[in-house]
Amino acid sequence: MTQKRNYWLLKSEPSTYSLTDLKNEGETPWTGVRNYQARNFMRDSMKPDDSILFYHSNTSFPGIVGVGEVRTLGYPDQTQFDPDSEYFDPRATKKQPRWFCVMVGFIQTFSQPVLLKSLKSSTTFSDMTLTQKGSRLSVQPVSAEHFKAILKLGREEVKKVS
DNA sequence: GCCAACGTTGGC
DNA sequence: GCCAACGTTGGC
Repeated sequence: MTQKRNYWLLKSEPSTYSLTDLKNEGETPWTGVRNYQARNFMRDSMKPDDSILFYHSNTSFPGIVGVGEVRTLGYPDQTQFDPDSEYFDPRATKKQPRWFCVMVGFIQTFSQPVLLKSLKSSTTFSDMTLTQKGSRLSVQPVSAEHFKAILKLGREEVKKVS
């Protein structure tokens, strides 16, 4: 059975790791996620060629700033085994890893960010996980419809103020 | 297994 | 910096 491409949204604080950082590096292992629901998505559902919306949280203008892609299946997050890492988890063993990550690649930066404020003000996105009150899941699925609509918004020409 | 206490997320 | 919402921990 051929699997359909999935769409995801990843949150990151730009002061910690921004889309520009990803652009400069080309790709990065999405480590440090310590939430079971988010882990399950990476471990069980993400696959190469899935598309990613890159979201900047905890910043002056929270919003989706660009696009990435999933480059690998889920695999154990190595930071859980590293006592020097802030993400070290003493309960994890190599035989029974507790946390997983995927490799994430850079695709593009939007010509204009799609701000959370805009998404919240549009009925099109009222059923999106991101716009729900109190939603703080850092790895979340996105519908194909929402993904396409956001691409369109992000790729719009920036209107000139004349 | 319940649930209070605690720690974290993230918008504002 | 505040604090509401949420997730996790651990005593019982």
